[in-house]
Amino acid sequence: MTELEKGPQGRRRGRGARERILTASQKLFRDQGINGTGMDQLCAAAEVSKRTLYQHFAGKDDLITEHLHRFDPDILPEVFDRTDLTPRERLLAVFDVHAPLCPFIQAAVEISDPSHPARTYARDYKKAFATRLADAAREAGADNPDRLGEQLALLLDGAAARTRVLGTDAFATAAEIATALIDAAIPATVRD
Amino acid sequence: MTELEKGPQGRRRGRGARERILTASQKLFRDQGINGTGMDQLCAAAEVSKRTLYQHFAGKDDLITEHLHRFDPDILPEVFDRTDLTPRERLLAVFDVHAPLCPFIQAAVEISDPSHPARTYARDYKKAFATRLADAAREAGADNPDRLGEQLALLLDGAAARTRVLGTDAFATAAEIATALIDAAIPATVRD
DNA sequence: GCGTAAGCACACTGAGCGGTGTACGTAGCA
DNA sequence: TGCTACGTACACCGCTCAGTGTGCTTACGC
Repeated sequence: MTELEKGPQGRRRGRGARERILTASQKLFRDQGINGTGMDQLCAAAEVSKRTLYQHFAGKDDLITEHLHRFDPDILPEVFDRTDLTPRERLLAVFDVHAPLCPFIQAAVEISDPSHPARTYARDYKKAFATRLADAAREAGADNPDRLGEQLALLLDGAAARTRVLGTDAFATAAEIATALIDAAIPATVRD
Repeated sequence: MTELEKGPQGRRRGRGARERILTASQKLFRDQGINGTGMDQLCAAAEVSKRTLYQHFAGKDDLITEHLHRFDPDILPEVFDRTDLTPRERLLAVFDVHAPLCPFIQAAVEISDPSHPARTYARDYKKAFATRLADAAREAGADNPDRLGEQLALLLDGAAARTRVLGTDAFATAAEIATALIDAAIPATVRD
């Protein structure tokens, strides 16, 4: 029986376990929560044996942290590196690229220990994101770009939290406010 | 041994168990999370026997829901019923009365099942709160008060979420944006 | 072709969880 | 004084969880 890659129901999926684990954790952590997802269930979803999982990750805490690191390349550059948009459009485009529940907020709420590596990383990421927004705001010619960056970051977090609680998308409202703030912060003479 | 009310370390605190349980749950759920707080620990903190707890609450789910209900009288009227403030001031005063981590957002994140009573209640509460804000906005003479209410609600949720993640208060930033939105929505002629 | 590294299967442990059963103590009211 | 409602003490159950031990199988590089 040499057949590998048996597909969904048959076990024995073979190499690339780490990737499958992180992919599965993205879905499960989002849908069921971090604490609500057991390692057994995660192994089943990733079609990976438990032993393999613990050879790739020191423990669940480690997995959570790596899980968060994963959003790094996904979210940050996707918008900010787009050269086909004007700086102002770039600031607004961020509101279209959103996760239904921001994984960093989720981690911050689900993990009570503030010194947990995942909490630390979430904090650093959020700061870095606000800085990126501020850079884009500066590029767009906003006066007080740091303030605008912080404001837009708050709007994004608000939309994520509110979407979670209400069950309906709140990013449109956030984008509306963002537009008003951006237009107020960018002098008409600089606007492109 | 007739001594009741022995104090912190001695057991046997006597009547008023329900109240003590809910008070303890407010602190523990906030500090350690809902899932991170065990019933045994909660009983110890409330100085209540486990048996008593389960005579007051059908189970942890019930306790969580009652825990949320508790914020009803605390948060909702405190600001909206103040007659010493102008309608505009009332809208802004909401940003001063904030919990470090909004318990409704916390419940929505920690409980994955969207049909859980606590989730339902959290959703209803958030809607009611936005409606209250809209009413106040209407009273203040805002055009499109429903929109302003929703916007302010989003700002509050954003500040709560961001405060949790960053560990530093974000309500000042939210209030700043709120001021701008309010002043833009209320015609100068109506302003008091 | 063979060694090695990666992965698999599965049983298992110890701890903590939510929740219960039982018997006892005590305060307040009639 | 004696009944009743509220609270206590503590052992206990079944379950789930994170994590481990052991032995086997498979794919890939030399």
